[in-house]
Amino acid sequence: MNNPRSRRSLTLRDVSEASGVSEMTVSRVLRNRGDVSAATREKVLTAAKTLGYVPNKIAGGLASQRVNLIAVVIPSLSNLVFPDVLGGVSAELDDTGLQPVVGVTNYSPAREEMVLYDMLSWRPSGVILAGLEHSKASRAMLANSGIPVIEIMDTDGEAVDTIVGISHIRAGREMAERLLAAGYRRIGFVGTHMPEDHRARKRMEGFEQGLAAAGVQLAGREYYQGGSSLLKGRELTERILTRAPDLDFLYYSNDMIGAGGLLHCLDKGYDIPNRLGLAGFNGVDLLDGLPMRLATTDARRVEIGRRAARLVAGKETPPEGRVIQLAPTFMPGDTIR
Amino acid sequence: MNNPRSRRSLTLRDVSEASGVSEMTVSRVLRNRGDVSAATREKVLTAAKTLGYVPNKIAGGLASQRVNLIAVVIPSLSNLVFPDVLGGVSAELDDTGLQPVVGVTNYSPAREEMVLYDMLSWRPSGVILAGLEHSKASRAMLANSGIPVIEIMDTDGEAVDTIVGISHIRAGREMAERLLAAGYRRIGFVGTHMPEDHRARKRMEGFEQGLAAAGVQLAGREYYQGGSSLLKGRELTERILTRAPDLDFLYYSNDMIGAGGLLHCLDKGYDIPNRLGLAGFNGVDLLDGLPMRLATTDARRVEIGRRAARLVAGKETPPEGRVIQLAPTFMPGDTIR
DNA sequence: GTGAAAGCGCTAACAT
DNA sequence: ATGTTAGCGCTTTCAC
Repeated sequence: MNNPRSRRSLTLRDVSEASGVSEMTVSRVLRNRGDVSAATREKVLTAAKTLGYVPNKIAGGLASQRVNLIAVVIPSLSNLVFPDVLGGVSAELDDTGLQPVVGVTNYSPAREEMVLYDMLSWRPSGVILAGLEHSKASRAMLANSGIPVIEIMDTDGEAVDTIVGISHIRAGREMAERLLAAGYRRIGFVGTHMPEDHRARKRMEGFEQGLAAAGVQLAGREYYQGGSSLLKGRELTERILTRAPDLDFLYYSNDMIGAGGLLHCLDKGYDIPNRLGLAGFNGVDLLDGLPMRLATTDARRVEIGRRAARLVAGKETPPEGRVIQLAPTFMPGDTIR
Repeated sequence: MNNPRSRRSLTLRDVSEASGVSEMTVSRVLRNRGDVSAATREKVLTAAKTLGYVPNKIAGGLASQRVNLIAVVIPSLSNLVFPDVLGGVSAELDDTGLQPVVGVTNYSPAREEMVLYDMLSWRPSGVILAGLEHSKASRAMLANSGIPVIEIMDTDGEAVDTIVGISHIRAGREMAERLLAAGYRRIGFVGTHMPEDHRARKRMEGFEQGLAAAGVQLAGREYYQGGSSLLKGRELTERILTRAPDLDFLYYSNDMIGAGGLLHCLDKGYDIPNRLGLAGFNGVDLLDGLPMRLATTDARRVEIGRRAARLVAGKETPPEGRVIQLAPTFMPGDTIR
């Protein structure tokens, strides 16, 4: 096979000449637009296939002023939660002719701004992006873009256009209420130390509010940086329990470190959930199969992706107030008594 | 804020008029191309920023016949391994002005064909795609595309252009040799039943070859469908050990089900690694922190992504033979004696 | 049912 | 250092 880097790509004109049909009609056939006789249709299709013609969407997009792309902007791919959201988006976009294009920000507003600028320069038909906190420039770009903008995951804040998500403040508060009702009183929190992870921050705030309403204060905190893993969960748990051995509950900012904590506690022989209760956040089912099921809150990831896609595709119209609020769902597991 | 869906987007011409500078010079400033005086530069930048101008890459791409996109085509995002590959690609592309665009095939050749067609219609500067098995039409498209095509993950097969990966046959064979050397003889295999997961298939083939070379045959097999989770690992392990209680080793097609198997065996009180040895594949560190570390093979995911990106970006030239073969790395863990 | 002409918003190439 | 012209490969629009 000869080096492919030489040839120039084929154009509509090539197909037109090979089939003896005008460029315009070729274009119609290839897009299934307008009436074309079965005979010419056949000729065109054959010619296109024989030559190996691949349409040029750059030219098509410029001419039609429409591009079938949806920009999806998320903080991370290694987080386990975003692939789920993407799955929902992708499933719902499948029959619309729209295609998701993913950009990753690494939780950096500056990077988000760059990614948005870059994506908007392709003139997509819509934007789905995680979170409500954006730089001023990012908000301006989005507001000026003239396309639907769906902010997802989080409902605690101001919309640019339309929001689909859950209230993380509420998720945190409800978890606090659950564990207080179960009689736990010496509560610790283990979470990520990322000022830019606003959802984790809001859960923590809601959690503290919930405790405060019952006159309870956090009795311990442990923060970490970087990604989440079972190992990190173990280390943090060991540390917080060393510093505050009388804790009777640990609330983790996600299931992965929560599961690590659970393993550590089982190793050390803690009586769970009686001596010590545990809970995480997200509701990832990858981790079902651990010795106990960690209590958690389902963040409704797939459904958030689906609804956002439906909105951006125009399958569904935004409600009054432009906020679709889903309910975070408590999943008891075995680690709360 | 008024509904943004009305306004038409700004053009170079708008910036030109607002700044009193020709479109061409505006274009030069915005792309940092050619000499522009500091004064006009300033004027243009101010005007662009004030107006909120976002360049139109559709038009730019058509005019320049160059697009700074790299198509990255992978089977799945929920597999844990592909985010790592993407991380490598993305890191290495960061300073090149090239941007990865991800397409997902769900292990379906038909879908791969559609995704490729779609991506190629954007005339990207290069393609990185997982695996060597493609439909005839896909291979033709790639060969005709005129751009660099890097096939990744797997080196056991024919290249379209250039390959970066490991030999999964070798990975399987080496694992067989390790465990035979450790004295295991009653070997079982637990794997996915996806005819289209060619890499898993090749590992299994290499594994059986390695066993056969010592006159050993697989003493049990268990297949599953769908995604991998700890729970599925437990179930499969229970099943295979019920049917063949005398097995002394289990080789899993990935770390996630392997870890589930490990948990099951620990629950049941198996003496690991003496009575029963276990190994997985991939080398994911998310699972460090389990009671024992599962033996596995590091598939060199991040490095594969990096090298592929270097090739496609022209930072590195393909070797003679056009195959970059990395060595799968055995990681002993605690589950092989 | 089919075709011809104009133009989408940029940049390459060539002035000046 | 800046401007002018032509044209990238399609689709829109209008004509037949």
